[in-house]
Amino acid sequence: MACEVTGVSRSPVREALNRLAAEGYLELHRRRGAMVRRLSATELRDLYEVRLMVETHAVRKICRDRRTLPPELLRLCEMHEAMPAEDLLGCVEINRLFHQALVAAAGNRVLVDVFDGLQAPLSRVAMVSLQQGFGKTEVIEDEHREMIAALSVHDEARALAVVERHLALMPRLQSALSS
Amino acid sequence: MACEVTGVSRSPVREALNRLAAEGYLELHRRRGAMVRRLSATELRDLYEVRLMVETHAVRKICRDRRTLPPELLRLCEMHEAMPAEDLLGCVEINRLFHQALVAAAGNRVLVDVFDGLQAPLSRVAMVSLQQGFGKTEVIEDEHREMIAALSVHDEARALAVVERHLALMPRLQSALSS
DNA sequence: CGTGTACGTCATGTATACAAGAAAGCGAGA
DNA sequence: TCTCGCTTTCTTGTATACATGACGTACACG
Repeated sequence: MACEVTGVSRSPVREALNRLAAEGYLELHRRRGAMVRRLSATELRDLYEVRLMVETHAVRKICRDRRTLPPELLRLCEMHEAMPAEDLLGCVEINRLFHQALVAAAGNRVLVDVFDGLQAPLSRVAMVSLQQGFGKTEVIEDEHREMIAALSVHDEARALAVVERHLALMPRLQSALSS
Repeated sequence: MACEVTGVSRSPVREALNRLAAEGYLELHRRRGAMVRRLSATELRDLYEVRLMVETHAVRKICRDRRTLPPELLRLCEMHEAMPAEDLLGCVEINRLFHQALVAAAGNRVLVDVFDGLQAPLSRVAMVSLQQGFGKTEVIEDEHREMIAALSVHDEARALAVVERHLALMPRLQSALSS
């Protein structure tokens, strides 16, 4: 059990495990302990479908309401540019922050919460995705730039195309994970 | 504190409070205790916007993929019909289950989870809504029937119209809550 | 030999004790 | 009188002890 390993007592371990499970990182099986959550192909597809729905909604709203983009988006792009391509963890994090900022730009707090809720189970997948070479970091950066360009002029169609293309690496991911 | 009132010790109270907060029923303020979560007009609007997005997505998917409706939907309508109009709690629950089954019919587990996550903060609002006479229970039942009718023949446009009409009582709700 | 029951062990939930940190109240000095 | 600092208390996190319930195993009986 985790208590013996960490030296910390059961109470905080319990709480931590519950929190991690609530955030979607772990699965708690009654009387079997905790396992890191494994995603089935179906769950993965569902997650990306919902994520596409969320980002689509955000992009639509930004364009419809003529929202001004927050400066973070551009700043994140520049950070991405300045980042060495080998820094996978850094790229994943920048990518996450970019999409989060994008959703946040829609001005709906609940939407951001929903989006954040999807991130936990997807976090490891993102690493695998990049490691496998899908969605190379330069490609991601380019798509982010194009997204900003489209949103800046409120070109909904183009922005939606970028979203779909960006998240379209899913099928490839699925086949990669099943191997 | 809650321990003295209930006679139960701090550990389970802590856990219960954390769970309720995670589910969106409570707000835990550091060193101030727990308060039942109050929704601002903005939060309410955001919640309904996301809910509309979710149900819209579900309806679209059901129609596009020519999904067969689960029998629960019809069964819930019949239960609603058999229910006395005074039973507000019952009506609210049936309504909730109907919409949940609707979202579930889209066949995306994550989407259902997201939808469920919206329910907790909205639960009290639903009561208030019905108490105030908006969305009379018969109207709700009629709209549910129309929804089923539209979905049965995969009439996306009509189903979407019902969704939007059904959730359009939001502005009225907002003004009612601010008073 | 198979099945049922009983016992033992482990997981889980709960209570209580302990420690540390923070906020508020009180007193003293300027 | 105002401010600064000290003390006290309360909240919160953590550790440990205790009780209960479940599961597995072993033994006995049919």
